[in-house]
Formats: sequence, structure tokens, C-alpha cells
Amino acid sequence: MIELPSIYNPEQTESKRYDVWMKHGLFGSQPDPKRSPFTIVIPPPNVTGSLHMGHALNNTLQDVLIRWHKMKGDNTLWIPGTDHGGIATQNVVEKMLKKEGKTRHDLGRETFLKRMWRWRQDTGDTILHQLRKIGCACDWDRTRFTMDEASSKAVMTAFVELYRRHLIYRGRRLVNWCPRCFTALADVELDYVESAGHLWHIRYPFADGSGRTLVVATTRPETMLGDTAVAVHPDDKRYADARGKTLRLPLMDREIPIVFDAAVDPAFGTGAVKVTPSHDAADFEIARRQNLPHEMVVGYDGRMTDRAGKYAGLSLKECREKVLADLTAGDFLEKEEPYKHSVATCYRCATVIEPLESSQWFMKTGDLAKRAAHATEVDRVQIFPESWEKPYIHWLTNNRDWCLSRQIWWGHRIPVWYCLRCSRLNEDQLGQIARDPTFQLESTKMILRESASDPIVREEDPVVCPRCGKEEIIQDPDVLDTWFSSALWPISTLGWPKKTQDLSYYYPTSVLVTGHEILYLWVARMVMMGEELASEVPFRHVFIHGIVRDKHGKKMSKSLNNVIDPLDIMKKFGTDALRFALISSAIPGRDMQLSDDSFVGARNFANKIWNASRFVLTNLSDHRRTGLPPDKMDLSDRWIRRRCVETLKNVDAFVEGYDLAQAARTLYSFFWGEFCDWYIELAKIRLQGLGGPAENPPPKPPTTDAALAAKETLATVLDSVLRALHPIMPFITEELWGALGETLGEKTEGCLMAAPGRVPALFDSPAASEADMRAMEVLMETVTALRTVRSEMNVPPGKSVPLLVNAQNALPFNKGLLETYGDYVKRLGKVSEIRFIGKGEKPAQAAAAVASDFELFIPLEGLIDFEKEKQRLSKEVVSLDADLQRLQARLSNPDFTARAPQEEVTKAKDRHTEVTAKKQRLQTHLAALAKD
RNA sequence: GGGCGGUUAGCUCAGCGGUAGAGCAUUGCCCUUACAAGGCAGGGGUCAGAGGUUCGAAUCCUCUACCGCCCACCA
Repeated sequence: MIELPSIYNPEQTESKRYDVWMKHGLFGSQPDPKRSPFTIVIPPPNVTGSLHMGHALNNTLQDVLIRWHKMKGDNTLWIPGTDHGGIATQNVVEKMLKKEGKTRHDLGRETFLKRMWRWRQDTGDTILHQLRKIGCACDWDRTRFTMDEASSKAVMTAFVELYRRHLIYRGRRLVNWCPRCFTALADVELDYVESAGHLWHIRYPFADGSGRTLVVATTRPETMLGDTAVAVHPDDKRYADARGKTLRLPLMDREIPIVFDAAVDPAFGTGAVKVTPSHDAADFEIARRQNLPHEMVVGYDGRMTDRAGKYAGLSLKECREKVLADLTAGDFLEKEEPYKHSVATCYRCATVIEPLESSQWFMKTGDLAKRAAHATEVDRVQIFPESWEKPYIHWLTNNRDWCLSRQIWWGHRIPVWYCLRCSRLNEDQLGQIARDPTFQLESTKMILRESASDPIVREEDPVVCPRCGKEEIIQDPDVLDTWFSSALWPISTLGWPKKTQDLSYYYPTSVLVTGHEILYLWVARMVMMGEELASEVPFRHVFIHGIVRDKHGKKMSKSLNNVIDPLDIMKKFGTDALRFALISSAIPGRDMQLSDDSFVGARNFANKIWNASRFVLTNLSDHRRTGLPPDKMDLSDRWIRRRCVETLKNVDAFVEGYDLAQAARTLYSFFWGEFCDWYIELAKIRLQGLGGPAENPPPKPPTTDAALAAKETLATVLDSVLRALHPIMPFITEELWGALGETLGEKTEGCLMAAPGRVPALFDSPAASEADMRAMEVLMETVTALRTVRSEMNVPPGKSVPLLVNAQNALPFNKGLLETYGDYVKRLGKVSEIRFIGKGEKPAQAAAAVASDFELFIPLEGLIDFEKEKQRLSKEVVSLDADLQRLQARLSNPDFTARAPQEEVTKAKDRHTEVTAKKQRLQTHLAALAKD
């Protein structure tokens, strides 16, 4: 006999379970053509990270799917791993260096990278260990890292291959530059922050000395130093006579042309735009079309360059102040007005982004993106919930080429070399490269990229130049965007570029589970890469979940100090409670708000499961599963079995549609609201007798068929629900399922996790009929009505009372129920005896109720408070009356009876009859009461 | 500027054409040997507002207001 404590202790259960699963090899998977695979590749967390609520949610969702499919019999594989995290990770280590008073340049590239690797070695796997703590069933033998050998190989191969296919190219473009991280960023790596700025209107005088001016508006006056034109719309009549004219750029005293370009919106401001090709993406395009020169006045360090004349060396902020002051002094400033606009910031360090011209590597995404969009349009990649499909496709069909190169050191170095000998480099340029071997200056890199030889694109270091045979070749200093390797993750983890068995068996994977914040950053790019390089999309389904927020709807962040640490929650409430709370809050398509309180309910549920199981187990100590014949079953047995089967089927449907929250809630309400609240209480009649455990000896000793049927059903239903709950709450269910098996003498080596999700006995036994279901409803309604009267008349819960029933007007079927299943009412309503009375018998001094078509009386000699009873009954009559009026209105509407489905009309009529009868009976009692 | 989501009980949220729901909080009674992290019963809502479609609208459509996200070469 197993002894279980009366309060569930998660720590005790959790500490041992995971190791047992590991020991049984339940997380591993090998290709097996006889079974269908179910595969998930983890969204690799950054090595910098420690587990936060978002990870906990994301990985619990995946774990639920993996465990559910495993129990369904699929060959499940979940590949874990981490991402090197490019800029984010480099920032972390640079911060550590800063505390030592050093920069990465003090160490040099090689030493710095050694330091990075050492740091990764020491702390990089923390998060993977934390995933074990929350129970994730990953195949740890396949743990990968985006910079491990195989992944790096995949990255190199992909780059070279895409270059060969002319999908990767080198170009001088306007890029998003973070002056703090000192690198270019892709468009999707920006965060836009709403900012209350100003719009300055500046007068540019015509160069003809006429004194006429043209007013332009700008939010960034300092960039005017780099203006090389002013643009107006070609059809703008206001400027028709300006064709061919030039302006004199204030402060710089340069002559700049007026150009005509359709990109200008004549309705905005004055309809004239200053054109700064080097510092504004739109202007860059205008300059290209209009063939304008570029003036780069802002440098990579965020300060003004020599081209800014007397402003050189100033920071942007200082420069703006000085420019404004000088414009005012020269009477060029027409007005200044407040203006709200959004400013691009670095998604890693929140520094304001400067659009700057730079030489970078790009990926041509136009065609790839169109193909990716198409894949979703024809459901080769299905998005759940569907509401994300539109934004996803919209982004795919509108994005610009992807800037791949980053000017940092941590990452995959671009597999491109240049020959210094085959080049057109002069002595000065060679000298600069020699003086700046780590390319701290953007200009050094530019020399290399644009003046050295054509790029030699190779997976491996060519060592010597393939053209001239000289050894003076030098590798491109940049590394690849961290999302480049992430984009290859589903194929690289399965062995690509090798044609592995894994790849042919597990690819495409089944589902990708992720938050919507990286839908574009990551998901879209995986689809593009998969289609292009592996000739097939990387996953069939994309399951998008919400973002975890605090109880005020704010994103959790350290700076806001509103973070709820999943590890704390696990310690306080248990891992299963954490998981259940997360899953049941994961409503498709919606973000979730969590507070500490969110987990209390789940903790209580775990305890409920524990105690219900404890009850079942203590009653099964002498039981062996027999497969008892159905005719031995009680009404309640048939009822709960049917309800259980229905519940499990509903849960299956919810899981298949990725509505795990519904699945969790469905199980919760079945287990607590039906199994515990009703079935277990009813089973006690056969296990403990009518009067409860104190009754001695029990009138029905637990060896009868009736008791056996109850035990059989308790065992079967508990077994089933534990299995269904296991994917969500793996620890407690595993523990209890093991204890159940042991109690029943069925001890096996197996784990619940490896068990099939179905208990055949439950699904094979004949289901309850519709009549059975209706019978249970009537009995439950009777019990509830009885309890209500007792409670409202202050009958002490412990006190047994006789129950008088007038069933004169009841259906024979219902009356028969009370005769056959009177014990249900006796036990659950604490009734000593049920006596049927005739129509004329008016029980004196009794509280009355109506349930189904019974009139119920509880004699309360001397205890009854007539006033209170009158009030109670009148109140119920009033509410019934309201009901009745609504029904009446509906039924008397000819349109309703004519046009509504017959089923609805019948329902309304039945209900009308029912309510009328109930109201009449109550009124009779009221009248009788008045007479007393 | 475009798109998406939200507005339902004091709080957090389900429901998304046919009698308004859950958890927490609250009130009353109960330490009934599975569980007080519990049981039983109760109170509490013109489902943001205005129109429309429909026999019938919290649910579908239109508009409005407020909140939150996402996208956009927002000068």
C-alpha cells in the first residue's frame, strides 16, 4: 500500500522523474520508416540568456506537443540547441571587458574571440539545463549550437551556394548603422520608438541672388550639411518655374540643384524636400535616380566628418544645436513646430540608428520571399492561428534586400577573400590595410572591398590566390548576421548540406513553435532558405503564441522590474503548476498577462489531482483490473465513462488545432467539476456506504459487484485523465500513474510518458445512452436543489433530514430514477429517507423546492422561518417569471415559430412548459405558506 | 498613413448567432477520514457606445471612442 502525503510536494516528485525518463531513453529518436515522425526543432535561445517566462512558455508548448504525439505513437524528435546570438552576446562580453577597463580592440580579434568562446563554454549551456528543469523532452544527444562545426559548415556552404546563384551580392548602400555597436543592422533589427521631436522649416535662398527662397521642412536639421539637392514633385505648379534653377545651401555655402522627383509628396509641408543622399534612405534613392553627388557628413562613430566643415568632430546633438543657432543667426529658420515621429533604434542596445552609406553584403530576397509567401498561400506552410497569415504574407511581399554583414567579431566570418596582389591597390591603400589589420576604420574595409581584387568566395581558406598564386590574400573582416545561421537551423541541425538519413526522414519538420516577435526576423527566412537550399519548406505548421506580459500588459523586462522568474514560480508552486498556468493562458492569437496569482489556481489544481488520486489509490489496494462486465456498472459509471471519452476527444481536437489553452481548460473542468465533484462522491456510496466511512459496518461491503464496478471505473477514468494531462503536467501525472500501476499490481518498467494516450477499457466499454445522460442530469439537479434549500434554510451540513417528494406530476421515468437511484440523493444531499407523498398531502412546516418535475419538501418542525422561506420562494418566482416572459415573447412571435429551426422552437416550448410548471408549484407553496 | 487585436462580474480573462461563463476576490454554512491549496450554497453583468443584418446579436456588418501591438523611404 502506497502512502501519499495529503499535500502535493512538487519538489519531491520533480527531483527524480526527469532522470528516470532520461534513463529509459525516452527523449531519443532514430529514423524508422515504419513509423511516422513528429519533429520539432527548438527556436534556439541565445547563449547569453537565462530562462525567462517567454522561454518557459515557448518550450512548454513544444513539450506538450512532443509528449502528446509520443503518446499517440509517433516517432517524436525534438532537437535542442542554442544560438550564438551575434551582437547581443558580443555586447555581454564587451561589457565584462569594460569593467576591466578594456575594449575588444585592446585584446585584438583573436584573443577577444578566445575570450568569447571561453565565456560560452562556462555559461552558455545554463539555459539548456533550465529547460530540463521545466521538463522538456529534448533529444539531448543531438544538442546543437549555431557555431558548432556542422552548423558553421552549413553556413559556409549556404553562403557560397547562394553567391553562386547570384542571390548574395556586395553593394554600397544606405544601411542602418548603430554607432554604439559599430555595425550595420538589417531592417527587421530595428525598434521604432515614438518620439516627440520638431519639424524645422528652413529657408534655402535661390542662387540667382533674387532674394527668393524655398522652404524645406526637416526633423533632422544637422543633416542639411550633407544636402546635395532639393527635390519637388514634377507636377507641382508652385515650383514649375524653378526648373533649372539652383539654391545656395545655408551654412555650407554650396550651390545645389532643384530636382524633380515623383517620390515627393506635394501635400506634405511645402512640397519641397531637402535631399541628403548619404543619410536618408529615401534621399539615397532620389540621388540615384537624379544622379546626385553624395556628401557623407555623419561618420560611423556618430560624429560629424570633415565634410561637415566647421562642424566636424561634433556629436550629432551638439551639431544640431549649433546648426540651429547658426540658422537663426543667419535668419534662415522660418519656424519650428512640435512634431511626433518614430525614431529607429538598435534592437540590441536602443541607440538611435544612423542611416549611413556603407559597403555591405546583401541577400536578394525578392523571389525567395515571393516563393515563401506562395508556400503559405497554398498551405504548404500553415500558420496557426490564421490571423497571422496576412501580416506574414504582407511582410514577405514587401521587404527589401537583407543586409547580411555585421562589423562585429563574434559570428561566422564571411567566407570571402581578396588578393592584395591582383588588386588595383596603391601603396597608400596597402599601407592603410597594414596599419589597420582588424579594420577598425570603415575606410580600410572599403578599400579592401571596393578596390582590392574581385572577391574569392570559398568555403575554405584558399591560402593562395587562385589567380596569381600569391599568398597575400586577406579575408573579409565582417561576420554574418546571426539570423543567417538561424535561418539554416532546421536544415543544419538535420545534417545539411550532407544528404543524411535524418534529413530525408525528419524533414520537413512538423511544426515550428514561436512568438510573433520573430515571425519576420526568423520564420520567413527559414522558409526562404529551406525552399532554396533543401528544395522544401522547413516545416508544415507554424504555431504562433502570444508574448508574456505583466499584469498591466507591459512587456516583462529587467529595467521595468516586472519580471516574474519561472524558476521562482517553480520553486514556489511547482513545475507542473507553472506549465499548467502557462498553457491554459496561451489563448491563440493573444498575448497573456501574468502575475504571481496566475499560478495559484494551477497549484491548487495539482493538489486536487494529487488528492483525488490519493482517494482512488487507497480504495484500490485490494483491486485488480478485471474488465468487469458492463451490466455490473452503475448509472454513474456509465455516465462518467462517457463524459471522459467525450472530454478526451474534445481535447484531441483542441490540441490538433493548436488551442492548447482550451485543451487544458477542458481537462480541468472535467477532472474537477465532474470526476471529483460528482463521480467520486457517488462512488463513495458503494465504497463507504450511505452514511460515509463512519458507518459501521458498511451496508454494502466493498466486495460486491457494485463496489468492484466503482473501483474499476475509478481506476480507468483516473488512468485516462492522467494520460491526457501528462503532456501538460508531466511530473505529477507520471508519479501518480506509477503509483496507480503499483497499487493495482501492474508494476512495469514503463513510464507514463511512453504509454499510449488511450485506455482501451474506456473506449471499448459501451457508452452511456442519452437516457442515462438525462437521468444523471435529473439526479444532479435534484441534489443541487436540495442542497440549496438546506443551505438557505440553515440546515447544518452534517444533519440528516428526511425528504418528501411529490412526484404526482413527474414523468414515470423520473420517478423511477428516484426509486432506483435514491441513494445518490441520500448521500449527496444528506437525506435520511425518501418518501413519496400524494397530491393532497401537504407537509406541515416544510421548506420546499422544485427540481426537474419533482416537488421536494424538507420537514423542519419548529425550525422554519416563514418570512425567510417566503422571501426565498418569491425571489425564485420573480426570476422564473422573467424567464417566462422572454420565452413567451419568443413563442408568440409568428416569425420565430415560422423561421427558426424546428429544433429551437421545440426547445423553447419545452422550456416554457417546464418553467411554467415550476413557477406554478412554487406559487402553490407560497400560498400554502401564507395560510400557515 | 495602413493593418491586426482588445473593450464581458470588483480583478484576470473564456465564450464569438439560440436560456450570460470560469478562476481569483466577496457573503453564509461546514475542520463531512481524498483534498481548508478543500466542500456546499449565494451575491454580483443594460457583454465600450451608436446604427444595421436576422425570427433572434456579447457573438455577424458599419461607424465612433478609448487601449495595445505590428507594418510603412512619417521630409
